[in-house]
Amino acid sequence: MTDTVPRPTLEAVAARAGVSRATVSRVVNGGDGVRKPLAERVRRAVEELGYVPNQAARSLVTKRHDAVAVVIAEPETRVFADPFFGLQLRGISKELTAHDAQLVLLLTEGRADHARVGRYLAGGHVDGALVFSLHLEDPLPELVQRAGVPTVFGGRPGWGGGARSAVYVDSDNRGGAREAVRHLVGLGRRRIAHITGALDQTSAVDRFDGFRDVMVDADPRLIAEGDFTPAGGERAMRELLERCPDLDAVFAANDLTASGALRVLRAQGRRVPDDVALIGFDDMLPVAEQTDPPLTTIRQDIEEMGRLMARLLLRGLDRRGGGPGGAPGGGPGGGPGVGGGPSSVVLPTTLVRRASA
Amino acid sequence: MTDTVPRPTLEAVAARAGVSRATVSRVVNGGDGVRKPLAERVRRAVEELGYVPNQAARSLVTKRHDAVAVVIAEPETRVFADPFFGLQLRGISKELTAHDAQLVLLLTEGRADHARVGRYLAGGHVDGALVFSLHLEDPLPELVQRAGVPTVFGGRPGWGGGARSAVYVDSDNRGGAREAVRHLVGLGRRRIAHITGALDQTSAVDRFDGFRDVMVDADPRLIAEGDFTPAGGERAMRELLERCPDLDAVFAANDLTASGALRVLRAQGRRVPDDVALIGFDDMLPVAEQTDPPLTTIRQDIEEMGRLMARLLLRGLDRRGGGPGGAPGGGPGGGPGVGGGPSSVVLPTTLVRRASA
DNA sequence: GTGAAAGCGCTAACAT
DNA sequence: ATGTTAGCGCTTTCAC
Repeated sequence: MTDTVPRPTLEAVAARAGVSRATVSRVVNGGDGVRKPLAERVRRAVEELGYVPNQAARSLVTKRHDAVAVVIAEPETRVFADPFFGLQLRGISKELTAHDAQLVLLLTEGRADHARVGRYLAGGHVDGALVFSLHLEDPLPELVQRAGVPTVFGGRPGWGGGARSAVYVDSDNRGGAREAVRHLVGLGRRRIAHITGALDQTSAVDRFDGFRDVMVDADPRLIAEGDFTPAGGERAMRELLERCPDLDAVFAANDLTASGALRVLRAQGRRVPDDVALIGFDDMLPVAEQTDPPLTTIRQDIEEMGRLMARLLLRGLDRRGGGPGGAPGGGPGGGPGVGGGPSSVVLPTTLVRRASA
Repeated sequence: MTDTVPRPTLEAVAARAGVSRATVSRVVNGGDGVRKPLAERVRRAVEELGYVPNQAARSLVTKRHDAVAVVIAEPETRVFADPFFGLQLRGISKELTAHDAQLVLLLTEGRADHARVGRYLAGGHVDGALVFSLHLEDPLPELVQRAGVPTVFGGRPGWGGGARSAVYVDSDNRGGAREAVRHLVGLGRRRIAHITGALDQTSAVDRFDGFRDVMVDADPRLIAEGDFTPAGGERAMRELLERCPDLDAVFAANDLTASGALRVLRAQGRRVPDDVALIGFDDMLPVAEQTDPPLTTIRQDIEEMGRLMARLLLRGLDRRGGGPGGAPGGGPGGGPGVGGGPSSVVLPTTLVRRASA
């Protein structure tokens, strides 16, 4: 792991331009307070030498890194089974790029990696962190807060840690679920079932809550627990059909679940949407568009979520300016929310009508 | 973007342990050449102070960064429409983590970002790069080689740049395609069609080649150009059916394409696999398992590809030891292959039989 | 407006 | 085996 070739230093550029290192530094960093012609000469020297600042040296003195960690904690294989994180990453990347910040990706496989992540974050390698921790009992939020790194969460974190005051960006899972169920109601359905997601994740809980908001006293037998997978959807659908053969609609916690449910419905001879209307969540294209019939579902703008997370974090970092901020003890935040900074954002969802409901 | 809290330095640890900075440094970096009791005292001090080495300071002198860039170049939205990159990232991440290296993710959206990536890589921020550049005319490979950064490519790069000698990891697209087609032949099919992928990508070309290896003088009307998307698959399938109503099998360049083709086949009343056998490529689970019938397809071990890419790169980095390596001019490599280092690897594929063929 | 000089925190010779 | 010392390349007072 070595550098390949001695690259030109500030010194070299200075020599070539016939100025001091300080002047070159000024030009390179915005160029204010340097007279036009001089600045021009410096810029030319930079160009000719192919000079690129050494970030390590710079960080050493500025204590900034222009880097943000993205922590994706998901022991399950599910993580990359869907395009979710990819889109999110893309949104994040776009925003960070626009601010000249690098994206350091930290993937964790179970608790074993938590210590490593904690050490890294506490090690001051990055200016902030974007953390995806979707499980209720995840120790990560607390760990991150202890590390004293400004953080924005992706998805409402569970309350396991000191996360109560955490800044997060989430889709309006509850509102979206309400819209889904209302849509079914509007279709004239009355025996509306719900297949939940994995209930140790806030998104599943929130969608379930949304369902109950509309179906205030739903028959408890119309609720079956799923796990966000097609297999879970199948299992739950079979249960439901057995318990309540008269059901006429299903709200599945996500599209994958819906696809599993759909298979069972068809296998049991129920026509969709004629006999049973089916609605999913996520608008995960490769699934929602490919099923037969295509899924009516609730769309969330994943990429925008990512972009927003990054924007929130960067804004928070900016406003803490030069002073030592942070809340190493996990005080009232540690997040960029400290001192009237940005607070959480919940993005709207939209109903996408296809053929299944 | 500031550090949050003044963290303890080597100096502080040294003071607390009553030794010199050098000794602490030795202990922190492996601890050889330090007597047990002393080392123990140092370790305790480190522990008590919660000391974490400042990577910037360390990089400044060692010129190592323990960081690897992962460049994903894909203007198309397709990138994250499938789990491909996610799995790859995961494999990479595991391997890098095992070597205490960080993963810096660089996503590019079209040519505009190329300059940025080139600057970053040339800037010596990372020890090496893993680059996904799947398009034939992509300028990225050449750019990377010019940057003089040791690089391993994901997927056989096009020959547009100085990439001819590049080290890469790829699936055996050609061999897999042969296996797919042979499977169809083994089923007794004779009028076997092929829907290609986007032919500006090496994977599509290689799969097409594999098809031709088996169907040596295939009726050219049995070939239709697709683009790796379901829509492309639909279009191509309609073409094929029109040109050759007698076809009895289709090898689609990937599962997404196959899913599109499948829809058209069903819409036109062809039973799968009875009338037309259909085989895909990738074994992209959310698609291959959800179609009706589920897709027979060719599986590639994506995660392993990622892991291998990282391993190859790290091995190459190790062997170049302390000396200035690299090939800034794009000499015989610039990749870790320099000097008898690792060379490219092509991973085997396997046939996964489901119901469609 | 520009230059000189002092470090940032660390490692790696070199002494001892 | 341990300590001393000289920078790594940069930013940033502080003089001029």
